[in-house]
Amino acid sequence: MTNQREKITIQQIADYADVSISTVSRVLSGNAKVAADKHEAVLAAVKALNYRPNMFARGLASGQSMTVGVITQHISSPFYDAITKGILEVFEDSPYSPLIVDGQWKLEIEKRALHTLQNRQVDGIIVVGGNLELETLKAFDQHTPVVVVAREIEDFKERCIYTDNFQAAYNATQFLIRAGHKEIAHISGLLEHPDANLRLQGYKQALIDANIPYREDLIVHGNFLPQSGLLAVEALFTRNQTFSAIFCANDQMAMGTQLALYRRGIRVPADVSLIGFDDQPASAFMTPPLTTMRPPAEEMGRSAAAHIFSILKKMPYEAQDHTCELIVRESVSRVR
Amino acid sequence: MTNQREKITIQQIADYADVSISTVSRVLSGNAKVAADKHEAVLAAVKALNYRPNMFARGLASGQSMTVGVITQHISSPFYDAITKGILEVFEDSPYSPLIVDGQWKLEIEKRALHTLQNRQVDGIIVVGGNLELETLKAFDQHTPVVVVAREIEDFKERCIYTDNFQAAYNATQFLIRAGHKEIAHISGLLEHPDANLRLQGYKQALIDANIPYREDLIVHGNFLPQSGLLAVEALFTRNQTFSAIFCANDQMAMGTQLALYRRGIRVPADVSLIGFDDQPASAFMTPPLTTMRPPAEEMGRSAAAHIFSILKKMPYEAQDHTCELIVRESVSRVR
DNA sequence: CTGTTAGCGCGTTCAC
DNA sequence: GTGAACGCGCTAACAG
Repeated sequence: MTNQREKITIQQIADYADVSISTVSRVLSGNAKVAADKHEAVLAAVKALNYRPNMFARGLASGQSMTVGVITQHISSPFYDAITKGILEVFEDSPYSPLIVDGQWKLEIEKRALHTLQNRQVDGIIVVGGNLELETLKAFDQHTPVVVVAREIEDFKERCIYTDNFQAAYNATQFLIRAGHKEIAHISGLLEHPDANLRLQGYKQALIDANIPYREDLIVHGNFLPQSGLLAVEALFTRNQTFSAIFCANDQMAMGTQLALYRRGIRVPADVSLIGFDDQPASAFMTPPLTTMRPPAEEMGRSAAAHIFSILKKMPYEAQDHTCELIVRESVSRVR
Repeated sequence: MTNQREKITIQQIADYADVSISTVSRVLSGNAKVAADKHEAVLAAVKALNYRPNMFARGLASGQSMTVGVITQHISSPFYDAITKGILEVFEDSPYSPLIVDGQWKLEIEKRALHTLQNRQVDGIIVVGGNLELETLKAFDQHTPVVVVAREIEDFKERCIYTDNFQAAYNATQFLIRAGHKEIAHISGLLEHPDANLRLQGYKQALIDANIPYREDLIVHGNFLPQSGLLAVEALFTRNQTFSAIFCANDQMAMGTQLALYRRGIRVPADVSLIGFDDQPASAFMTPPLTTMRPPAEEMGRSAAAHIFSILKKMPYEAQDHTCELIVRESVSRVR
C-alpha cells in the first residue's frame, strides 16, 4: 500500500516504464494495440507506483463521466428499495458508478434532480417510477440515454422496464374467484398512479370474465400507505357493505386492512380472505401470512442497469419479460 | 430553456458580459470582490446563456469533487434504509452529491467500495454500519474525512453518530419487568454485531437491577432475520422453557416470533408479551401491533450528513444526542 | 505501433 | 478591482 501523496500521474508511470504518456493511456484504456513488452512494463509501473487515474482529468478530456444517474422515489414502498438494490448490484462489477438522487414522487423535485444529474454530466440515467412526463424524458434522452423502471410509458416502451400490472391484478382476483368468492372488495392505490389504475382494471376484468358484476360500492380508494388500508375497511363497514374477500393494491394497505379486521374481531382468512401486492418482506410474517403478488423487483432493477449499460456501450439489448408471481399463503381460504 | 448544445463555458459568458474569465470565475465562486455592475453583468450572462459549470474542469482545477461517498449496507433492515433517506435529505439542498455504494456487510466488499470512492476522489465519506476496522477507517480519514453512522467505534467516537443500544434494551426490558414479567426470553441478533451484543447486555443488566436472575436458558441467538425469530421460538419450546414475555433484538425477528407463536395457538399479548426493536414501518400494522424501540434513524442520517458537511467546510459541529423511544403498542400486557 | 502536441474548462497566481 | 497566463491530468488527433 504505497500511498505516497497520491500524486502519481501517467507521466510518472510513463517515465518509470520508459515509454510515452500516450502509450500508457493506450494500455490503460485498451483502445489500441501496444507491443507486449511495453504493455507489461506499463502494467508493472502502474502496480509499482500504485497509480490511480484521475477521474476529473479523464472526464474533462473524454467527455465521459463513467457515472449514471439514478432517480429513485425513496418513499412509501419497499418495492422501490428492492429495485434500487438490483440496480446497485449490477453497477458493482461495472466501470460505472451510480449517482443516486431522491425524487420523492414530486414532479418538481424530480426535475431538480434531473438538473443535478445534468450538471454532473452523467452518461445516462435510470428513472425509477416517478412522475416525469414523457416529453421531459424524451428531451433528456436526446443527449443522454434514459431508461425507466417500474413504469410503462406509452411511446417510450422500448426504454421501459415494467411488469404487467393489469395481468397480475387479474390473476390475483381470479384466484379469489376460483376459491369461490363472489363479493370481492378492492382497495385501490392512488389512481393518479398508473399502476394503481392498471390493478383496478385487472380486478375489474377478472370479475367481468367470470360473470360477476363489477360494483363500485365494493371499491375504496386508498393511497398505498398502510393507514389507508385501515380506513378503507372502516369505509366498507360504514357503507354496510358485505364481502368475503379483499384485494388490496399493495401489501402495505393489506397490512392496514388486516389490522382493521383484527380489531373488529374479523378473522383472516376464516371470515374474510385477503390478497396484497408486492410481497414485501414482512408479508410472509404477518399473522396470518399474507397472500400476495410478487413483482420481480430486484430483477427489474438489474435489467434496467443492464439496459442502460448496453446503450452506453452501443451494444444490442435483448428485452426480458418480468412477470409477477402469486405467492399463496394463509390469508386466503376456500368458500364453501 | 435555451439548451444550445451545452457548450457554454466561462469564456463565453466572459465575452457576453464583456469581462475577463477570471472575473467570471470570481463572481461564480464568490471568493473575491467584484464591482457591482460587472457582478450583475456576469449573473445576467449566466442566466441568458443558461450556463452550467463543468464539474470536471472544476474538479481538475480545484481538487474538489463536491461529492461524498456513502457506504450503505443495503440488506436485511429497513433501519438502514431510513438512515439513507435521512442522509439523502440533507444532501438535497447542499452543493454536494452523494455517491452511494453497497457494502453488503461484507468486509471485502466494503473495502472495494472504499477503493471505488477513493478513485472517484470523493471529498469525504459516510459509512453506515458495516465491518470496516478502525485502522482502515483512520487511515482513510487521514486524507479524506470519515463519518460513521449507526455504529459506535471505540477511539473514533467523535466521528460516530449512534444511539445507546444498551440503554434502549435496558429500558425495553425494564418495561416488561414493570408490567410484572419475570420470565423474559431474549432473542438476540448476530453477536458479531456490536448492536446485538449491547442489546443483550442491556437486557441482562435490567434483569440484574430488578433482582431477577439472568438465565442462559432464556436466551436464543438469532441473526436479525425474521426466519430466525421463528426458529428461536421453536428452540425455546424444544428446551421446554416457560416464559411470559420475549424481547427480540429487532422487529424482523419479532415478526417471525409472532408468527411462530400464532401457529402454536399462543396469543399475543394474552399468553405472551412481545417487544421488538427498530420500529420498522410494518410493525404498527401487525396483528397485534408490535411494541418496539424506535431509534431515530432518519435523524441519525441527517446528523451524519450535517457532520461531514461541517467538517468539509471546516466549521464546528455540535454533536447531538440520539436516543431511542419506546413505542408501546398492543403486544404487551400486564401480568396479574 | 509509438511519441508529440493541442486542447478539455476552470481556478489561481501574478502583474497591472 | 481586474485581466493575462499558466497548469491541473488526461484523451485524441496528428505525424512519424
